[in-house]
Amino acid sequence: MKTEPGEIPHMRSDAMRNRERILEAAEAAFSADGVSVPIDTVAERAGVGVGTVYRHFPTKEDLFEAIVMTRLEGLLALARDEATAELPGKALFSYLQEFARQASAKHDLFDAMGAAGIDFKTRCAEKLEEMKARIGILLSRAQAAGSVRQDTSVDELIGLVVGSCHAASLAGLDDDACRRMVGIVCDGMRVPAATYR
Amino acid sequence: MKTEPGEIPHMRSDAMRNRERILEAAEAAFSADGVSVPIDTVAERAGVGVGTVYRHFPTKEDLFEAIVMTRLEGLLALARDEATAELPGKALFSYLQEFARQASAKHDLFDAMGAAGIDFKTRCAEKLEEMKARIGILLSRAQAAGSVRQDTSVDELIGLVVGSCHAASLAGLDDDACRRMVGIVCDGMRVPAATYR
DNA sequence: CACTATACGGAACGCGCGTTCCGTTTGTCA
DNA sequence: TGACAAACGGAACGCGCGTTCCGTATAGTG
Repeated sequence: MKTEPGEIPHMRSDAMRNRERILEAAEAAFSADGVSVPIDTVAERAGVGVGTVYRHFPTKEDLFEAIVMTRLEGLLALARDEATAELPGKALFSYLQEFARQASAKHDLFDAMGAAGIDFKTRCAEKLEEMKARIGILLSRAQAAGSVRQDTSVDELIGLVVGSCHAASLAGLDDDACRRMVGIVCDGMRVPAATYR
Repeated sequence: MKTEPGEIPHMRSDAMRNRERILEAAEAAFSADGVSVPIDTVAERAGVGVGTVYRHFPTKEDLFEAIVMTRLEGLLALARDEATAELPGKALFSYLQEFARQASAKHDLFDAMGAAGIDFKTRCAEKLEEMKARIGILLSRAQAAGSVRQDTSVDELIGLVVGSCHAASLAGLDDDACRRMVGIVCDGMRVPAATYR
């Protein structure tokens, strides 16, 4: 194909196919093992050479972004929905549960949330900020409704949920355990104070 | 020194001094940055060559062990003490708080507890098992006293505390936040069930 | 002081992994 | 079908880090 100047260049058919395959392979690999999977593995799963991966995604981080962005989008959409729920407390808690469910199924989410030491968040930063803001809204509403304690910040809440689920998956606990753990966090959020007995 | 056969060989004075220095440097480095610090860094901090480090500790894991073992010892001793406290609920909660305090100050503890993906636990395994057993006792006593919910396992409880603190330190939250987070977990443990409101 | 077992320092090696390079293949259009 | 830009594959490179090796220094002894 001769590309006329000013014309938008079209992607070759095999290129499109490979791009798709790479995304699928990366999705699967990142879900299963987190961001630490070597690019070689992704390439192999996609039935493609490493060079090809790097032509489509110049950096491992770019590939990671492509995968995680859609995940974050989904969670953001859900957060927006929950923000208008009638029962703010219930909204917050069921959102956290859904968040935990997705995070324990897709290991890369942990890495995105900064649970691993890796600094992949660089370009996901704004999405993460929005995420935090959205959860902040859910939290504030629940607090305003008197459903949860006032002395907790978004960062702490996120840390509780993400950290616990991360630990759970590392310890080999199942989704059910994960749900119970988040349930404990939610219950703890409800209590205003407490005295030992 | 001529070493007579059967006689226990004595360590040379400079060797002893270096061993001590290496332990101190490793202690500091591991506390600050976790197990991921390169051996070269430890060697440099100790004012010693890498070769020297490896003569004293044939493997990075050996060095890690030497540091973490003492930490675990301390926590185990505390767990044994708390096991005879009059108020089992209070005992469990204050133990968890102390645990969290130490873990957030000494990053290597996270790695030891398996919070990082690294499999350093190999030889710490038995200590960790004992740890789990000890916390299990505290939990059982608190449950028997009716102070905490019945539907939680030791693994889940440990995951909640360790995971949360790990996330907190990665997110740059301070010790106070960490303490509040563990407080939420403890409060959540007290609640038998809960209905949304 | 001389002598040697012991210990030391740090260059070098192996390996995993991200990334690059380049010779070869292939899709597309005339 | 011929020609060429586009895309491919995978060997090779660089780097970080754990580990090893060996020539040099030194503590301890007689």
